[in-house]
Amino acid sequence: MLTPERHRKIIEVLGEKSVVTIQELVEATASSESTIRRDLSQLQKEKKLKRVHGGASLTHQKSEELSLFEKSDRNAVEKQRIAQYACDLVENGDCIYLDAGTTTLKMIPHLKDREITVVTNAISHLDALSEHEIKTYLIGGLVKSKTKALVGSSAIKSLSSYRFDKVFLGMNGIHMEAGFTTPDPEEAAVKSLAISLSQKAFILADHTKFHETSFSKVADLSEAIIITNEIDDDVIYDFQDKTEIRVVTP
Amino acid sequence: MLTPERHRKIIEVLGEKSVVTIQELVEATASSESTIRRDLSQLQKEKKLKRVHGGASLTHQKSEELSLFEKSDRNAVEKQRIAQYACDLVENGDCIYLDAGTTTLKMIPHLKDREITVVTNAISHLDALSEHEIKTYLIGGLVKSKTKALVGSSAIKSLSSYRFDKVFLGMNGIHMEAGFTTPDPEEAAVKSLAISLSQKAFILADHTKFHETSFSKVADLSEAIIITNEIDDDVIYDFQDKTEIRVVTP
DNA sequence: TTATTTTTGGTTGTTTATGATTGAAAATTG
DNA sequence: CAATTTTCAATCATAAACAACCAAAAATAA
Repeated sequence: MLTPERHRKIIEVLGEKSVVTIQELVEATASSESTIRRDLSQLQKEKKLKRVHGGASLTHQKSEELSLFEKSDRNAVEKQRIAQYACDLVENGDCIYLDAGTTTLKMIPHLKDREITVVTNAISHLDALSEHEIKTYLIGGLVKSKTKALVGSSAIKSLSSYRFDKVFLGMNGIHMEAGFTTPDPEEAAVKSLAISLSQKAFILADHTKFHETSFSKVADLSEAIIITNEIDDDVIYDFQDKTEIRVVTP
Repeated sequence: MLTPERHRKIIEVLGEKSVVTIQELVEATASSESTIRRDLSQLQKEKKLKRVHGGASLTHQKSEELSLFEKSDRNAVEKQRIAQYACDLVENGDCIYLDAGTTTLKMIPHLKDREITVVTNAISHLDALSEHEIKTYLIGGLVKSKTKALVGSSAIKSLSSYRFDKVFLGMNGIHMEAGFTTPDPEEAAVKSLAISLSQKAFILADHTKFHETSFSKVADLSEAIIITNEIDDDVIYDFQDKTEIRVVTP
């Protein structure tokens, strides 16, 4: 295993778990303890992580590279399952909308060789989409430099000329009264419109998003179907009158 | 296997995998270890990749270079000058359209800290634009997977809701009778519309583009001002009744 | 054709990365 | 607190990867 490969792996594991022992890394990379120690020293010098006794932890002032890894793979396994399930819902001939977000990104590899058309507002999804030869329309709009998503009135206008069979959206908060919410009002407006343009809407959200509320309301619970991973029975009970929840079993 | 072919292959493999061992490249190209080592050294000098012990890894600013790999540096110096000149035409408060292409890409660093708004159809320009903190709107449309440009009827529709002070376009052919031409009809349609939506249109083209014609007509010579580098006097004389040519002096 | 340059693949000794070992330092336990 | 275990940095031998060199082959020029 080459050095940069190992370093990438270390950062990745760290992104999932926030803290990691040397032993775990030894197993994950199939290299020796000495090598891992050396790697950690170096990565620490590069400010990519902080060494702690017995392993390493995320540095809290996140360099942009780190934050990317960090976000992209927190709860990666759950998100992967959710994404897989969502893809099974897509049928040949469908026109679907893919929202920006890490979970929807994970859907793309599973969509290869399907006769579908994808519309998205996520510039970050384009590489994966073109790699898997999926016919893709990007909506227009203002480029939000931080998240590389398209927003604003021109995005709304651009989006509104499409109609979808299914839309798949990430979401930050799912709450009994507040409904679906997300931090950015502009992104919320885009999500909201996407839902109303589609026959069916699916919210991809791991269990951490329940009972949370964020700043901007996207839609009522009744407007979309939630796809999530393991979840308490009483949560299901609470929500079941308001919306449909599909739980992805491991 | 020829050298440029091998280099292309190496970059290609690297694009897929991010890291690659020398052994893998030896197999992929059916050449010897020595040759691969030489290739890697050279490609590293060209900043196309980073050598690591045992192989090579992507240089961190990969995306921009990768797709434009072959074209990227032909007549780079001339294009740089042309781009610089074009930027001097931009005034504070302008709304400008930047076409996809290597020359327009080189304009972006010079636009930093100007109070302007950029509209573009070039996904490949976005990284540079956001890096230099330029307010950017992307038009919508079908993603042309090869060039990562936005085309098609939805791109036309999306573009037509903007108006520009100035547009800057690359062009493949400039010809007395045929006017401005470019290979792809869909891209031609976008370019053509951009010109008609703007107060002033500028074509950025080095001297090799004169007297050439390509498949699709974009506009008549009279519809735009040409910015080019050194050029024969008689060419200027030939064209001067039809259009305005500004020659960038070294 | 022959002469010359460039490119290639193998060989050399040298450098680098790795994994094991050690005693020191830190954490954990009683 | 001391005793014990774990983790650590430093060192070392080894195996892998390396640059430098050379001769053969291929491409180019004369």
